[in-house]
Amino acid sequence: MTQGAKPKVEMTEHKFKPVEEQLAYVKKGVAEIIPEPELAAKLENSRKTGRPLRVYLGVDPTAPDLHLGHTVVLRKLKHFQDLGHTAVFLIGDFSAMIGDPTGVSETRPPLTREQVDANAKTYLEQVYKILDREKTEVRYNSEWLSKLSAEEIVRLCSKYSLARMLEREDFRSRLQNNQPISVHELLYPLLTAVDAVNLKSDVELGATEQKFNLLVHRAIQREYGLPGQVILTMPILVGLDGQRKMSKSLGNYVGITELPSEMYGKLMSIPDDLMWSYYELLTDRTPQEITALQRQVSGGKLHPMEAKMRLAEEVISDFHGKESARKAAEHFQRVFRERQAPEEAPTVKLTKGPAKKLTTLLVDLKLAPSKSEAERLIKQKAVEIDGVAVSDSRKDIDLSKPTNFLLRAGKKKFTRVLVE
RNA sequence: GGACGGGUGGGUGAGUGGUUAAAACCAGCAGACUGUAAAUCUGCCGCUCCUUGCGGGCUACGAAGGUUCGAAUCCUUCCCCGUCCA
Repeated sequence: MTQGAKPKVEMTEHKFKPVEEQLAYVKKGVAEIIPEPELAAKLENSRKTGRPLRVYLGVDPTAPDLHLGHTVVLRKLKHFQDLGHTAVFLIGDFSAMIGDPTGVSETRPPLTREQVDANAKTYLEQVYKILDREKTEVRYNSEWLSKLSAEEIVRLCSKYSLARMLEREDFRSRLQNNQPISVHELLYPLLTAVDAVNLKSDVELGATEQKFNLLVHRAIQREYGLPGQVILTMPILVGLDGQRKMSKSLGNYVGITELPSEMYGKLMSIPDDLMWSYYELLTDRTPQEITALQRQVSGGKLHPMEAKMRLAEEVISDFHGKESARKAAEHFQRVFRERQAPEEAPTVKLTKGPAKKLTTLLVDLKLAPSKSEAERLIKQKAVEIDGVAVSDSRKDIDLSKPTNFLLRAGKKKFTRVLVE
């Protein structure tokens, strides 16, 4: 970052693609760019000076696993990386302990340091499935936030007003509904603004629900004498239910570390209409390609299921490779469309022993959470042994001699049992 | 600090002494249907035991005590949340 690198200017003139081209690439799928002309100007300037833009994405490690919803914005960061800009992945190890109030209708218990550290660790590995490990600048916001003095915090707070803070939807609605708002929650956008100040970011990415926070960051940067970052928001990925946003707590998510066959099943279960937004936000297909596909389906030339299968395969390829994705497709075809037993079901080996109640066995094999639930499943004809439904909920399973059978509980759960 | 209102199952929310493991709705699960879904229909939806029965036991309505043959429901104390006043 030396400033006297004058000769370099001409050398790097072609390091970056033309601004128009970059803009087109970066704009795919975005919800909003605020303010858009400023982004063009920053790109222009970077091309002239050969200085890459600093683009950052902050994520609070609040859960141990990332899901497809997180990847929407990560993919966008990757796009900037592809164009030669600096991708900064910020782990909000400090801010996670405050808890982002965005979209939350009640105060959540803050995470402990231990939880945050453990989550941060698993996050990074997962993030590198998308970002280029070599080119990513990873930072932790505890680096500067844990050092803030009370004086600095007071100064920071003086830069923003309560009225403006209360503009945000989640605060207002909580206020209206007599729900508590803790004071530390007001601090969240201000403290994360310190990240933006420290990183001297040119662009910050986030989901649309982050708009408020990102705008505060921009405002605070300017209060601290910086140019003010451009904000680029991505749409929220709708979850598998087709209704609410994808989130772990709602259970309507696809985790990026899940097995290919599970991802496949989940992706196939989305409502047909939803697949277009998935195509847009989770694949590298161009808008033109997507519209073309859409036309083929609505014109009856392509079966919606077929289009969805392609989608599932493409998404899975990103995380597990083409080969695994293809296998997942075959597995799905076999198990769900032809209702056959899977080729490879997880196998559990048991040692010979006295006979066991089927209900107990189901619980032991984690095919049912409790014996009551197991009994229910049997009564509902959801349990099969080697393809034959069991109707007797008191059935004993003979484990005294070596056998081998396939146990099924419900549509999706299979386990092959080997007794030796 | 004071006055008032409130804390019920994964969620919303009814229930003010007993057929209440707790209405209703949502979510979830299973079966049927189907192209995977969605929609729809049917059933289930605390745990556990067995003799599988409108069966027995246990746990549960913020926490702890108490009254009572019996409490989510009454009393006491405590904790937590909100509103208004200061």
